[in-house]
Amino acid sequence: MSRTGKGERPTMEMVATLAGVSTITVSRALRGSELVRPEVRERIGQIANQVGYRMNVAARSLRTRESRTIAVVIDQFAHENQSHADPLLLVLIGGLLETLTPANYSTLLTTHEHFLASSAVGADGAIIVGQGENAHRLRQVAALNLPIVAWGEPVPGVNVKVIGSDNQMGGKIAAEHLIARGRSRLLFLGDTKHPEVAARLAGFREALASSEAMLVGALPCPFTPAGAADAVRAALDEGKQFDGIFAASDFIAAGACDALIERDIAVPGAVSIVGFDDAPVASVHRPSITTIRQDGAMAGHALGAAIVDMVEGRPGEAAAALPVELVVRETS
Amino acid sequence: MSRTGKGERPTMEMVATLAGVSTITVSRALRGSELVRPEVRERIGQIANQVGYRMNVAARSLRTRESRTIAVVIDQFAHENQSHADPLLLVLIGGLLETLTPANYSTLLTTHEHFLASSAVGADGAIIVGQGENAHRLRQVAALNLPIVAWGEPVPGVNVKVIGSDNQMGGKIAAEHLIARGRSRLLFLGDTKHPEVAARLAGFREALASSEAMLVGALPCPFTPAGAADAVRAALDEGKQFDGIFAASDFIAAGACDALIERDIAVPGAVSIVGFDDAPVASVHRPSITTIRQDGAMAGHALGAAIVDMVEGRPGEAAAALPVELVVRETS
DNA sequence: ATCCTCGTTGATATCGATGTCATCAATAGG
DNA sequence: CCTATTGATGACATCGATATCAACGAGGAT
Repeated sequence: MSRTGKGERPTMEMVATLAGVSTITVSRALRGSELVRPEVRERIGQIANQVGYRMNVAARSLRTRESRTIAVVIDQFAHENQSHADPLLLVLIGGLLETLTPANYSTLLTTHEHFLASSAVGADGAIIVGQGENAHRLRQVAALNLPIVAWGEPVPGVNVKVIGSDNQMGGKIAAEHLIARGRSRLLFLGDTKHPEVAARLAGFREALASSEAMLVGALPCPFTPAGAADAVRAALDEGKQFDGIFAASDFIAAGACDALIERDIAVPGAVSIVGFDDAPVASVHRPSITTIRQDGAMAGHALGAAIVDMVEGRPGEAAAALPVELVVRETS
Repeated sequence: MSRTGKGERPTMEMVATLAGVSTITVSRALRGSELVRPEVRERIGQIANQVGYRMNVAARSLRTRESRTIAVVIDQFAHENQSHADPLLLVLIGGLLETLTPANYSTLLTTHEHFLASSAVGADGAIIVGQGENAHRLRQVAALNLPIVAWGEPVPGVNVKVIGSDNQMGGKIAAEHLIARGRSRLLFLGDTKHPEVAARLAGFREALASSEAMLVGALPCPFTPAGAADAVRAALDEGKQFDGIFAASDFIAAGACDALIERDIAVPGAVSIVGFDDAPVASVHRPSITTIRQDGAMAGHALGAAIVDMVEGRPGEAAAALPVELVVRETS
């Protein structure tokens, strides 16, 4: 573990000298090549360890023309409001690491702007997360001529592989659940400028079409409890009648629920609520929130596997929509 | 934006040929060097853009002997339970990106194991997050002879710069607040094997020492609502008497609160509760949770600034303890 | 005219690892 | 005994950008 010389970081050449072999033999030995005699391989490994040799990644990347790095491009890090940071993202990144690391890829975290601006990013592929409402950003990155996988909902006209939760199915399940609970006048809360939210609403509508229940409104609202509460209050003030709410996220569901209770409308007595995500809030909120669960870890694994396949030129699975799951709690 | 040749990625040499200059001039021009005439600089820039030139990071890193990359080493990604992922981490990473990116550093995300195992990580410095209870991990990384900054609580005997929230002060503030609310028999909930938790308890104790109030127990418990609820139930079953709780995290506070309410003990009527973090749960929980706020974005900025200073050989600020803040809500 | 300086540009070596091909010894086959 | 083959190792060139130092022309001073 200790260094030999002064501040100099050991190179293969130094190891080679110490071992009395050539650098190329060291290179082969450290990669476990069959071309090097096992004893020699062993000895070189020990020496490398002793002097604390660590490979110079830049040199190898330059020679092999691959960085073994995947860029994870995040649109906005929504840190403006620490209270409403999306935990799914964190779990997703965790899943990603769990897939990329064993496949011998490093994970580079960047923002969209930096990724485009800085030519100084030499990733073998990129994963785009949180494209949000701006499809054009996806288009910009796609123009980079790099293997790319995006998280979210497929964007028409952009030829990029997209993996996402089955939002439409989620909407359908939510509708069916509310209908099964005997609800018939339903309200949707969420900003449909986000393709994912739009898909949830589409699935929701679809399921309603073949039922007695009706959609009495689709209110745009931000992804915060406060915004959702405002929207619900406004709806109530307008005299809108409804007995069920499907919210595009658990934060929205929480805010909506609070607004109803504040007006002495019982949940789930008078109104049932279904959220989306299964974020921590959903289980901690009182009443706890029935929700459509997205599996962040699974998402990370799927994205990781897909980008690795693509980078290494394998066909890769086609499955693009990840299953979602109804979690029944107290609001329904 | 479009490529010239076939699948070949353009190099400086190609740009140089097109511009009728030498590669070194292109290198200088793209870096905005004063040595190149402004008109020439301009023209080279345009040509580079036209052919879609992007710098080969590996080549530059090799030559300059710096990767302009900071590794962010995460201990465990706590994805086992999506419902309790720590959002502070996400916000912290966001803040980090906001500091490192403008300083022209890329952010490499790795796990502790991978960082140590894979010699294939060529970062200029590392930020250790979530060392948790294992100080020896910090020691291992420290042995790497690399600029390092850690997030958390200083570990005795490890010579690594540590930046963290002022946990001790947080504990002190929590105690003072509970005392101000007239509470005198206080319970602490949290696993003191985590240095940060231990520091919170230490500050809590310290403040109690100069008051009438007393600590009636310090119960170890995991960072989940369920675990905290169990701990509180057990305490109640034992007949433990208390009128105030200081929890090491908001999740713990939430679980404790739920357990009390379940036994018809009024919060904050009979027992006041103070949490830690100001996680989303704190504001969404009913009753909403009084807490000691850690500022994740600020943490990220501080860590980023510190590691950049260290990597670039600047002295760097000494300030290691970030201010925390009392946020009063309904549980107290 | 000669020398010097300044501003601008280029030739060359270099960073560290690896692909390619050459080398050389030992062994097998005839 | 000689040649073909296999196994193990090395010499050299190479990846693309940049540091270093040399070169060169224009203009000013002597």
